[in-house]
Amino acid sequence: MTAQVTPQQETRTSVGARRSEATEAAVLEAFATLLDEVGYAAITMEAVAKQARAGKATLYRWWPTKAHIALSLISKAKVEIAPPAGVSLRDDLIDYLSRMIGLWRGDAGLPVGVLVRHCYAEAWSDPELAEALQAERRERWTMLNDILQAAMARGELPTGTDLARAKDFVMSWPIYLLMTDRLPSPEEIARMVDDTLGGLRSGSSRHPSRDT
Amino acid sequence: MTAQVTPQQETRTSVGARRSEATEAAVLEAFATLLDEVGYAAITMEAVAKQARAGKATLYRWWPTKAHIALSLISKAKVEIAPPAGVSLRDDLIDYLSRMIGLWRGDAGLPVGVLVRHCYAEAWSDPELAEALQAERRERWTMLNDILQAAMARGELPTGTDLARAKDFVMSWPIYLLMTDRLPSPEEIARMVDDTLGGLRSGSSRHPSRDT
Amino acid sequence: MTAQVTPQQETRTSVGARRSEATEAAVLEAFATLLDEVGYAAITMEAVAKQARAGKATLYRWWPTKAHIALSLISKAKVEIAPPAGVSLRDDLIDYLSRMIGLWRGDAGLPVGVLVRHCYAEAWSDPELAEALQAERRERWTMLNDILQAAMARGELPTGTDLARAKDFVMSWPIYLLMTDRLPSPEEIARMVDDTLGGLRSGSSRHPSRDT
Amino acid sequence: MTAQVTPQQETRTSVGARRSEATEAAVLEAFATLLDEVGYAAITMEAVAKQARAGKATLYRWWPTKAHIALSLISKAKVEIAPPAGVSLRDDLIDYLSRMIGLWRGDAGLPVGVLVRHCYAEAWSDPELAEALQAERRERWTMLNDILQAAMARGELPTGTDLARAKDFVMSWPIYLLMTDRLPSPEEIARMVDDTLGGLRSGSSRHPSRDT
DNA sequence: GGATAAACGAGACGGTACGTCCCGTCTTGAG
DNA sequence: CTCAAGACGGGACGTACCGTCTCGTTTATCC
Repeated sequence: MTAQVTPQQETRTSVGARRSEATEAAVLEAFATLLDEVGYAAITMEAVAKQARAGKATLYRWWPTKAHIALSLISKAKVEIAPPAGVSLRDDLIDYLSRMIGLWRGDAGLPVGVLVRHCYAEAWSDPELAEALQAERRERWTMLNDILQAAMARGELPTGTDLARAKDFVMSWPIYLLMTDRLPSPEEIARMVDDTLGGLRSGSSRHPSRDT
Repeated sequence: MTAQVTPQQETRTSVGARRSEATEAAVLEAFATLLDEVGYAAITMEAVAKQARAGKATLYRWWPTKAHIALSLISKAKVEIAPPAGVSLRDDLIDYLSRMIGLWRGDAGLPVGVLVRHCYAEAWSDPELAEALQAERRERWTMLNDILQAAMARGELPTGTDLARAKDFVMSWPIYLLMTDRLPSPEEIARMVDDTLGGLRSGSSRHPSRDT
Repeated sequence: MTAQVTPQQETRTSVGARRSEATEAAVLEAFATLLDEVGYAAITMEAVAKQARAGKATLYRWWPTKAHIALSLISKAKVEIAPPAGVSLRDDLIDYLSRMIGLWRGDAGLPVGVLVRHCYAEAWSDPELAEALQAERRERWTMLNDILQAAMARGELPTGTDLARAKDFVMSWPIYLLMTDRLPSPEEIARMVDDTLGGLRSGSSRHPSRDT
Repeated sequence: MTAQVTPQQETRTSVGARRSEATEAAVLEAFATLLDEVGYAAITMEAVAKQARAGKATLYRWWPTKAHIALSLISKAKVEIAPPAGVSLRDDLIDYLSRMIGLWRGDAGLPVGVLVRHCYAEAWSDPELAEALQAERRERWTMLNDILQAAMARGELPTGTDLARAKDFVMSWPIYLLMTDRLPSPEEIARMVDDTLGGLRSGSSRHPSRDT
């Protein structure tokens, strides 16, 4: 394949017995393009194949459903989150959640939150996907674990705090908002963290909020 | 409406130019049957029509998508939740959430939680459904509003607490658990309420929990 | 792809699967079976697909309407007509029309006449079918052209006779009878040819006939 | 509705409302309108009812299929044909066929030929319609019978000519042209009559004609 | 004048078939 | 051996009409 001018899409050729990385990249890019153009629900394997100039059989060989393609995109995107400063629990959580919610919102160019929630939904009827999703989640939340452990070491949290349970508690509100399509603004994130740290009785819930 | 009880397979006759309540009931029952037999994802409008002995056009006349049928079932099921005792905020919340989570789990015969989470998911790409779902949610959470308001009156919550925000905070963990397919047991509900009331720093997160 | 100077623009490096002849045969056979079992009007594309164990999309890929399937069957059936003897015009016409009417009646196992008349009817509102039907008719009547030309050469017809018009004249009575569901017996065919050759004033119309 | 033997209630003679002539007229007019707007094939009972502002049940009460409505329209239209002059067979036939073909073409405002040929087609699978159509045809061709009989009386046709057969012969070419959507112009009608009277060997087929 | 009953408009009903779309698999020929 | 292309059997989609029915109203006779 020499230089010829293919203005839109460069034709990829088969290389024989090896998996084509170019094809994988083309598929992920095609998925992202379609996500932007028609929305997750309207994406079909057929359209992804056509957009990526890939054969349908090739798609199915590497990804059993479109949710798995979405998960591949999520896995690629998660590296964008930077490590925390480690000063105070409140600051660390605000920083961590701000980055994650920014990623969800699409600050990195891809609305990862949309992919995440659809993966959750499809996992309800696909145990294999549920397992893959859990693995992804466990890996992604390693940093949250570090944050909480550091806070416990600094005495900001009682020793013996159940970290797994605390992680759930911290993530439950953001994920709830993701699921109800109301991702919070930066100020709302701060208040959310205050509520999480102090609980209902602390009084931080007195700020006005949008109605549900 | 006199006595006669023909409980099964009553032949519905064509009713003419007004909406047939018998058909509506047959459709909802058929949906519930199929939900039990094949699961939400595998339900098709075609199968619902067949199971209900109804025409597809009749289905589409009253429910634009299967999620709307699910929402009808949810609305019918919500009356099962009884009013709270009004003694203490903690008890009221535990009671309220226990009832709601029991309803979700299927204690009333129908796994309402499955319907709810799929409605959330389909609302992501269906604004009309999103609105209907929000109306349903607002109505269902009236009682939660009453609980919080009573607690505020009793002095258990700071005066001026943003109730809409507080409702979100209370519901976020249960809904997060619904979305991740891990509905809590009664004891877990109590601890969940303690965390919600006290926040992370209160120390109630020290109990062990399942890993995510 | 090395040689870039391909004058005929042969950039197709992948061709895809080819049309299945087995499926085409199965569809035509299914159509014939249903024609026999339920009649033309009651045939549906759905039933043809099911009978042929083919997908509906496959049917629509190759035949836009059921009339096109009928036309395919007609085209396959027409090869049954043998060439004429070439002795006298009257004998040739009787032979030709007898064969054609026999084909129409179903002597070859398939009631081609039923297919033909329905194709005519559907061509009234389908220009594309009308064109295909005309092409078929032109090809089928080649032999009639030969018969008339031979008769002209033998002096049985005036030189300069408009053959296209003569063909119409010869075929008009048989087709009229086909359209009114009264295909003639062999004896009636002979008298029909006599009328056609001699016209009303020749007196051959004096034989009794069925009422219309 | 006269006295029938009903043992219980002898004289219950309330007759209720009568058939509405306004409705019948509205239906026929609606059918003609739709014929002009969308063509015969696309006309549905539903659309006729709506266009006529009539209930579907009313339509079905008086006309079992749309072909029967078409037949009603044909019957109303046929009165337009005037009686023949009775001078010569050729002139009478030309006059008669010209009027009929003009009616078919739509000179009276309604393309009767379109209705006629669709009635023929639907009669292939509707014996009741076939019978009604034959009655209509018999009545309409009374005048053709008169023409032939007068010609026989004048000696233009051999005595003993089978009139029913002769009618078929005369009508076969016009109807064939109607069925192939090629209604003839006035000049073509004259040549058609000449062919019919003289037959193929008379030589009148030497004029050029459109190809089939 | 009141009762009665047929016919009416409107349109919901249980159905069937439509033609389209996509699924996941299989076939073909190129590289 | 893998690839792009795309035909295949299958099945659900949402729509359009079918012919039947019920609803409540409007006639038109008859008592």
